Amino acid sequence: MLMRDAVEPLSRSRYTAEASDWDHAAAACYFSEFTYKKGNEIYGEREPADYVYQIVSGAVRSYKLLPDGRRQIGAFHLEGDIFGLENDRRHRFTTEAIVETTVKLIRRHSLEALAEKNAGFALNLLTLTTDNLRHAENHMLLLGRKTAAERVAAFLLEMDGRVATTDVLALPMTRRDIADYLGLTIETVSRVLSRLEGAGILGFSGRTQRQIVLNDREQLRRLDQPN
Amino acid sequence: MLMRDAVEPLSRSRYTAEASDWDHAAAACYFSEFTYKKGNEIYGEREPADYVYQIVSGAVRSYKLLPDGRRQIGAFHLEGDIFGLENDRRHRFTTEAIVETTVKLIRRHSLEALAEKNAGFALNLLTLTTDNLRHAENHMLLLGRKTAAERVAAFLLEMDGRVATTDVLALPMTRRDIADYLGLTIETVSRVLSRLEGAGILGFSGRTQRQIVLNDREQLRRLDQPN
DNA sequence: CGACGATTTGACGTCTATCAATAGGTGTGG
DNA sequence: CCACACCTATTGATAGACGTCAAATCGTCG
Repeated sequence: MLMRDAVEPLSRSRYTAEASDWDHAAAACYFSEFTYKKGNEIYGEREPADYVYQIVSGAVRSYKLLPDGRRQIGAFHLEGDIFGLENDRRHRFTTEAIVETTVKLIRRHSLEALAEKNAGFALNLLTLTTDNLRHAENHMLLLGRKTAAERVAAFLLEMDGRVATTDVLALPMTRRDIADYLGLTIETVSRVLSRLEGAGILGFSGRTQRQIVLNDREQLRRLDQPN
Repeated sequence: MLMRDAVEPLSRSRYTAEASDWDHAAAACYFSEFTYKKGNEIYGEREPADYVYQIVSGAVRSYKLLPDGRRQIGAFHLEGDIFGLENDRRHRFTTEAIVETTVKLIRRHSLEALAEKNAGFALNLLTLTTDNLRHAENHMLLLGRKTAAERVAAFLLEMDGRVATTDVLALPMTRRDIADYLGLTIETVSRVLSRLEGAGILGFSGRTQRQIVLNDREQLRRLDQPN
């Protein structure tokens, strides 16, 4: 992995609430910025986890592969998200930029040093990890027990809550990414979306199929959490 | 949830390596022991997470339910395992004793106090959470992308590594538990096990179907990680 | 001993995957 | 700016893996 060594001027930021003193901490650390082109790998599974990343702009997928190429995306990371924090010598996922993506890099070493001296900061790292764990736990339920329609509905609602939303949901990822996140195929994802469109629950905006208008979030919620 | 308030005499223990100073820490905390009968709930999802648990003997399942009753077991906890640590006001799973199970209880409050004063201990909590996260991440891959045979093979290998093993793998859980852990039905689990038995890869010991002899772990590994 | 739960096994059904064809979008190079 | 290649997405036909329904066996426990 390449990275530039230009030091960024420090800047206040308005990222996740949990990371309230994150910026404060990061300010005390050496960090730089780097931009990845669409499709480029940020780090690979089992590579040394020397850096932690925070997305300035763009989107990232993190995934595992089986030897025969089947892929499971564990999470999407969007603007403001922190990823790559492993509390482990090596990364457990491969991550790639879904679109052109700029990240801030923080030396893992710096965080650890801070955590050892500052118990409050260590708890902060714990909170980040707990957030990831909660997400993974919910996703296990989705992958193990939900139907295709329920998965897609859950995905749309998740993204609706996370993407800086005007009135259209602008998805950065392809149908393949969505399918590999939901444990489905692209065809199934496409079919479910078409049916939802047919039912008037959502509509497509513009000529691309990645701009989605959610007309009936209540119905989506009912789909996601069946009785 | 009921619990006795009898204070246990402190005792050295030989539990997980990650928890090396766990016992040390626990010794500094108020804690007691309690025994749950087979099938009894230890805590429910969304209940206040006031205690953390360590299994002295027995086995526990922790799961989520969908409103219509579909169940996803996120993890099994065996002797020595610590569970119920949420870093969160409320539990995110329901847990039940699979067989008669004795646990040590530690007040969450005690751990937090310790973590605030002692950065090393906070990192220790982080390690526990990271272990859970790693497991959940691997399980997402299993649930999202593996076939029934691969899931069962992975399950057997996981338990083989975790159950205090003589030469037979004595499973505490039912086929239903296994199925709900693997995102399958009991019938599918049963069929896969039968096929593995037919292929000579495993055998059943005694009259119960929960004592399994793994004759060919290498083959199981190939099943789990296909080329 | 009898009832109930756990497990296995078979027959059949269905949801999602696979295979395949088409169309649309994007980017590149002449 | 158009032609071409390639990627993305949709849609239909078909297949297959796993689920559902059902019955029988076996073990456990009151």
